[in-house]
Amino acid sequence: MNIGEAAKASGVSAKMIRYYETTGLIPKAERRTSGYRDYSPADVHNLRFIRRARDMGFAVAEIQELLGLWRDRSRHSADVKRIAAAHVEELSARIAAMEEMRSTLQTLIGCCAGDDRPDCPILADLEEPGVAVRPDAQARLRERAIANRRG
Amino acid sequence: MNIGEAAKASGVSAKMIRYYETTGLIPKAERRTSGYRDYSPADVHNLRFIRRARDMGFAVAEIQELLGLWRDRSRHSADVKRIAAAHVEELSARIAAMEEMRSTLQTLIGCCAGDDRPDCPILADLEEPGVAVRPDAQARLRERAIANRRG
DNA sequence: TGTGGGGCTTGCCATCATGGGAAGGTCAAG
DNA sequence: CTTGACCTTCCCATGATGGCAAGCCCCACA
Repeated sequence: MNIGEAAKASGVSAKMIRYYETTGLIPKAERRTSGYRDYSPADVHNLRFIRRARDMGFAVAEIQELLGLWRDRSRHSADVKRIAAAHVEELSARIAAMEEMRSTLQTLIGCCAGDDRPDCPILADLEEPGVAVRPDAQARLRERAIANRRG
Repeated sequence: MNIGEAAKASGVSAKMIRYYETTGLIPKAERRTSGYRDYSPADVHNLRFIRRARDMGFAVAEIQELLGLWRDRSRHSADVKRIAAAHVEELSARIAAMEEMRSTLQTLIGCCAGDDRPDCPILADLEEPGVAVRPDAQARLRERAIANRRG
């Protein structure tokens, strides 16, 4: 199986397959006499695992751990669960950070006329945080931030 | 004012101040005879604007636009609002993607014993999506995904 | 058997924002 | 005058991915 076929079958681009090989995430592929890489169905199986883990946002280093556990038939599921839970924590942290940004911006957008005039609370807040937004808007902002944390 | 003082006063690291200069985001700083960069309070004001915009997740290219509008006293607030709204859209898309990852992972984690035994629905799902999770768990997954979209 | 088009190889560059470090010049306090 | 902290430039690294270029390989069709 050529690298292109393996790419199509696994959903991992040929470029990334080579990259994963150089970084040691996957073993070096067999070569045919032509120099072409040759992939088995088992290799594709591996690549699909990687693809799926990437889709869940795992970093390559974490996938390396997961692959190790996958291959280890005497693994403890607790180890897998720990990795997954840590990743969920990181996702949650990033989500919270972005929700805070979004919430701030939505408040500012709600205060901006969005017309031909130059007055703009968005720019005013960038210039001096908190001054441009009226107190009631700030209250809404705080409430929304709390709601986001609950959601 | 030295670059280090400007960094402390603005919250932008000296490294990043130099970087912003090379990329044209800020004008080239004045130099003293020694070659040291020299910053005015107005420069620090600029840098704080940039810092705040970065904190809201704007990319440097977007900040360039925002700075242009900030300086343009005949700007239309609609232009600022458009940029901010586009950024909110992008934040929302990224948040949704990560919430989906998190939701999937939380479902799998909820199905994993997390003990000494090797059986692990997390690995099983990475190996073959959807097979390891019982139908009721998949239903919970869908509901949670919908709830996330509402949140 | 020749040929053309598509696939493969390696290698280098770019992204985006940020940090690290080295080699060497400057400043200010003691 | 020395010393330590600060500044300068330049280069390198990150992480995952794509793009491009020069050159080789393979297969199908004429």
